[in-house]
Amino acid sequence: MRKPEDKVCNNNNNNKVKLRKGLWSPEEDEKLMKYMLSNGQGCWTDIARNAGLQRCGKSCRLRWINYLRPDLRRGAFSPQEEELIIHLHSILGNRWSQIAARLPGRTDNEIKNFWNSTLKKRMKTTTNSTSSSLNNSDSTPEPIREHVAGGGTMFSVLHQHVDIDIMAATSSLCRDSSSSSLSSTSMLTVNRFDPFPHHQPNNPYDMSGGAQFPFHGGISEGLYGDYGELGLCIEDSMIGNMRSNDSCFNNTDEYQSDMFGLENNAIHLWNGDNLRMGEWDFEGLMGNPNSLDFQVQ
DNA sequence: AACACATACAACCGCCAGTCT
DNA sequence: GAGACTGGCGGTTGTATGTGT
Repeated sequence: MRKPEDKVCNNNNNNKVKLRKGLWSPEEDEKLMKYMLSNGQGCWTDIARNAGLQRCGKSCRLRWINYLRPDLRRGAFSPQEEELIIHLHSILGNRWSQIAARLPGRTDNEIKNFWNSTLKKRMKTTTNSTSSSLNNSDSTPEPIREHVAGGGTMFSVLHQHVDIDIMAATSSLCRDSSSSSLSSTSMLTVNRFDPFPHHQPNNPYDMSGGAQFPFHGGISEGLYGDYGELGLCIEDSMIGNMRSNDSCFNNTDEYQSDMFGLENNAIHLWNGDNLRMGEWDFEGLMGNPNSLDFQVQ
């Protein structure tokens, strides 16, 4: 925090005005709050002047967004929020405003502070404790495989780390979803190599019966819909030559996300629009984890 | 009680992109 | 097209507060 300080600036009428800096007083807060509630948002320079504040517009904007806004949720972050922040940060990096947009009532500044002061240290501690046991310096993790029974057949579900292309895909979707004309119709296509010939009706990961997936909510609203997970599903008997594979799909409500990205080394699908899976070049993926070809239609 | 250190977080700074003149 | 202005963003600073010695 900074001590209040005055700075001489010109206002629009070329009059010298002392602009205050530093901590906001309760009186200043009240002035800004009253003005905003009765007049709404507009040009911040005008707001600062019309509200009778000796502050620059930028300072008023920050104070309103980070502190005075009525829809702000004050107080400590819940464990769910913490989890979501970590998850979103793994996808979006330091794009605090985008992370904040998915946490209703929270500001980018708040999340940034929370990350830098708390989560960063916690993650560091966790990483240190696990890295010693893993002893793995490779930045690209090995695919994680789990076994699932379905339709009387055992399947291996493969989760592969593909963060670079996920980021590209995510940013495409971000751009797309910010465009109101496209947000309701955009589709994600994942290229897939599909030699897996038979449909397994009881396999929760099997998507050969239909690749369409309805989503609820949308990122612009900051709502959290259902959860989709995309991995590779491989029949155990086919693992030997590593050529046979199928894309798999798991739709569960045990986890909530409106994002598309990584969690536990699996690909998570954006919940905002219908999603369609096309083809997935598995060999390419295995050879080069960064080669997944995502495109928004 | 006094001090040192750590933490939380409000606020500023500088940069960038978009818009206006 | 150039420059000024504005809003938005991420990085950083600096102080109030908490905690340990």
